[in-house]
Amino acid sequence: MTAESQKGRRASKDTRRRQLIEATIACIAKRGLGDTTLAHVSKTAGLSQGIVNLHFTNKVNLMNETLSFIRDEYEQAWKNALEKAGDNSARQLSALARIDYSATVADPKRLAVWFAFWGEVKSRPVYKKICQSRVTDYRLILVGILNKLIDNGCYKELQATNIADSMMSMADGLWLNMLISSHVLKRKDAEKLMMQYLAQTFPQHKNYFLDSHS
Amino acid sequence: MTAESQKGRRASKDTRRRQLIEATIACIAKRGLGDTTLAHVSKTAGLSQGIVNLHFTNKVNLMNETLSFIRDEYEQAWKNALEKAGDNSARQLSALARIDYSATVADPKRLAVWFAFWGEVKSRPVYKKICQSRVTDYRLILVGILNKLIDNGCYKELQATNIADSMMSMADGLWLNMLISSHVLKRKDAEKLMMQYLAQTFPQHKNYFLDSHS
Amino acid sequence: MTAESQKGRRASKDTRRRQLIEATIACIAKRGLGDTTLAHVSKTAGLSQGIVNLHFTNKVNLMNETLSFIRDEYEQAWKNALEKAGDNSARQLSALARIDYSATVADPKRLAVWFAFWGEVKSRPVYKKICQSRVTDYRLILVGILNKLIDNGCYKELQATNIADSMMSMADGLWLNMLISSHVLKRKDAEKLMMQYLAQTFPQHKNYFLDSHS
Amino acid sequence: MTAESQKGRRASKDTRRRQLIEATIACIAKRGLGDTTLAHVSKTAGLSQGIVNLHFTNKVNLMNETLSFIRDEYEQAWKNALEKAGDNSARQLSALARIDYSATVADPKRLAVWFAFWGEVKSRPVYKKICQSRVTDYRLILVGILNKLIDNGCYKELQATNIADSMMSMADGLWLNMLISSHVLKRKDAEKLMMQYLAQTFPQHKNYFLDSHS
DNA sequence: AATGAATGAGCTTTCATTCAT
DNA sequence: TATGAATGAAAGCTCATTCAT
Repeated sequence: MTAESQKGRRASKDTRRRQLIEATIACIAKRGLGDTTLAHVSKTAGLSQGIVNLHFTNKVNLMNETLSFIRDEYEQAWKNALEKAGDNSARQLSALARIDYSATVADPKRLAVWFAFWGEVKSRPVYKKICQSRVTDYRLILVGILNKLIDNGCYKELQATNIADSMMSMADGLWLNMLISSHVLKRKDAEKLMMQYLAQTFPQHKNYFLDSHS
Repeated sequence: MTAESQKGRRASKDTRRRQLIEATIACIAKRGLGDTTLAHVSKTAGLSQGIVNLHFTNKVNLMNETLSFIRDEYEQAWKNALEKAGDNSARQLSALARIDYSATVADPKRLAVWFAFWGEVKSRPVYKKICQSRVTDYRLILVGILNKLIDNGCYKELQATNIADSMMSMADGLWLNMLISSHVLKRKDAEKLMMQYLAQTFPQHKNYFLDSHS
Repeated sequence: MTAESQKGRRASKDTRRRQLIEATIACIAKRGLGDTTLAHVSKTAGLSQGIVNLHFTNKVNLMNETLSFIRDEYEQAWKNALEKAGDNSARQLSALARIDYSATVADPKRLAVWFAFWGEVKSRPVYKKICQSRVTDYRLILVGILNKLIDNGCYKELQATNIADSMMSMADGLWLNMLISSHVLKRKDAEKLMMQYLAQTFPQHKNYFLDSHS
Repeated sequence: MTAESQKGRRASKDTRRRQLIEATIACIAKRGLGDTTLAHVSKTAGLSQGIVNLHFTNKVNLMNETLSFIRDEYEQAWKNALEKAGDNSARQLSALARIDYSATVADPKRLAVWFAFWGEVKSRPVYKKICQSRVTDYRLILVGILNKLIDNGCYKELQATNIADSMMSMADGLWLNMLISSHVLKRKDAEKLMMQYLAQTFPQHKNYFLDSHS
């Protein structure tokens, strides 16, 4: 048995896990965390009853892995966006902020899943940890960019960490509004509000935020 | 033992309902929506198994009523705060914004309950409706205050509805941060960030937001 | 306190019991034995929750008393009918047979109750006993009448007990048909079938059974 | 252990359903409809708690299927008996009538189950329908046979439908007597009474009913 | 690796019964 | 005598998990 075939097998195993996690996301979005059963998940995945226990041992584990999965997905998204933004700090800030309202990140299903898990954070230390880990790297990078921007421009009175926390809070709150009032606040509206905040905070770089840099 | 005794075989219907709702809030905060059973609720209330069905018919109804209860509580809080603020728009804005970080409103248990229900909003139309109803009145009043402030001051370029949405989003996001990173972001910190946003948005009224008007 | 007032009190107590038994009959007819709860009974009687336990100690007792009540009612009915029939055996037989299809005895609610209890006879010795007691006297009297008729007429080959059992069986079966196919087999139809059986069995007394002696 | 093993983790769906229905019949006969719980049924079947819900979805469905099962069983029985009877109408009538007192049809458990369901007919439309369906075919066939017999013999004055209804009523009533007074009226006694009725109704074919054609 | 019948603990709900008023 | 809030045992049902195939 060659290394190749081994890899093929392992790949197929990963495919199953991925397939089940996607099914889990779909179920949570459709019926909420509390009403998502393993029967629903396996049926959605088009597989058999016991399949989740086979690949994830138990339900708790499946849920943890699902949360980790969307956290990783999110991280991938903003890191990609950042890479494409080049070296300019204002451009980086814009890219980082905008990614939260892109079709893939602000996908209704994803939002529903984030809030489903946030709803249990208080009572589930594991969820709390994973949710915290979502923002640690992000916040570090964001503060770094903000500091550069503050230094380059003449925003001596601003505090990078404060702005970072305000931005991140506003971003999460906009997601909540998109979830609860999806018919009123759409992705583009939310993005505009965020960009207005940045434009107001960094008036010298206004044009980076107000022009349509999709 | 008072006439409004919390225990024993006799109590007014409202007392019992209130008592059970408080127990429900405590349970949701402690173990999450999904792991809150009627046995937990009745035990927490110091009453018997069947008591919830007696007073709320079924679990679904208990949950709806619990959510409605904290929404009413929230409404009461900001309306009270507004009344005390007098006629000055900036003072009103400050009061309205600050109430979200008061000990009673930003009570950890209450926050946990809000997020627990928000987590199910996508899959439960009733929760969605109640959560939406929480902000309709609030937003109307807030926009009114903002418009007055914009007219009085020289903030011609500002749009009241945009600021209202940004404020409300930031507020919710700060709540999430207080929930997830309670050890880092405390009530006072969150309030400070919100006040900074207001000070930055309405620089002429800066002093209304930055001085400590607890 | 006079004997009179004592009697008044006792009478009122009996009224309550009667009222509750009637409510029980109505409930059993409406929802069956299995779905009849004490809450239904007391509500139907327009009284409070605990009233049945007050007057009948417990549910089992209420049911036994209800069954005994309709048995007594039935006994009263055929004894009255017999008394009115006079001394003629054929006339007595006719009266006895016809009473089963009178409006009061073959009342749909009563039929439903009889079958409800018969349905539990196998597993409830008390019901069995009461149901048996319904027919012991009846059968004795019936056999007596039949013997007289056999002696008077020239029915030497007939066996009174056999005819009694056949008659009683047919009567119960007609009740079942009236219960199950109430739209097809009405009281008068059932009565006609029974009378035909008697006319055929006692051809010399045909006219006692076929004329309309309502 | 055969392929159609009654126990163990694997058995065909039909085997399990049949096994559970038999257990249900046994429970109803033993404790009545009202006191038959799913725990009793599954325990009687030697299986686990949730097994009924797995195979019948819910209790109501199990009961409906159980009733349908004994109705089918009954139909099978009289159709078989009829087939064996050959072409002679009197012989057919005798066979059809006698089957009600055969060991398999007039099995005490079966009788108890019939009466248990009849007891709920008034309040359960589904039971009513199934119970009605038990006799529709039967009555048609019976009337057909009676008509032939009436034509062949000289029973011009008889009405086939009347006789059919009388026969069927008497049969059901005899079942009730066997249920309530099992120690007095045995299967053979009941059969004799029914045969006497037929002999009396069709005197020219007397010998078909009175001789012992088991 | 995958299936799905079977399990059984635990949930919501019902309801006969109790008891303070 | 009568009420009805409260109780708690027991019911039906769900569902994560197991395991023979």
